[in-house]
Amino acid sequence: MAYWLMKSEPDAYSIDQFKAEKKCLWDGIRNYQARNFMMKDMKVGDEFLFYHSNAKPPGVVGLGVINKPAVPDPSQFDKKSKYFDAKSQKDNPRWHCIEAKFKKKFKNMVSLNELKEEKALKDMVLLNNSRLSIQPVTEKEFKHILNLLGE
DNA sequence: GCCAACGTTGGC
DNA sequence: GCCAACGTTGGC
Repeated sequence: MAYWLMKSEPDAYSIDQFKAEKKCLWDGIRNYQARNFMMKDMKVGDEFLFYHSNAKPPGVVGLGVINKPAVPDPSQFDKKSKYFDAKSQKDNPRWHCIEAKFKKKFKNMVSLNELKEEKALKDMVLLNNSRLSIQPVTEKEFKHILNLLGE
């Protein structure tokens, strides 16, 4: 089983919306590295840290589970969507996304600043390539963060 | 709102 | 295939 970190801006899609909906399609990803993780590497049952980016403060706010393998992202064919991609063809879709299931909202989040203070987390992708919106997390890192939270 | 870091596009 | 120009992400 693998672990992941997935970012969302709370203004666009927050942990509270995720909690209310229980499930969501992780659409709108337009970065090949992030897409490839969803298409090729994620397995149903993998867990992920739900991260609020562009938030005050940014940080890890909850947990989700991969619920279904990647399917073509419907928003790429939707002309009204801001994620519409004119270069993507129906018979050869460019963008794929997984379905996620809500698992938990933490009572207390862990802020980015708190993560930066942890020596054990210094190699986390989050702290070294801050732009990647979907990233792998090692089991050690994942458990370390849950420990910080007392979860 | 600024800007550093990085990804993508497109001319050559 | 290089690289300049441009767009986006995301912390501050």
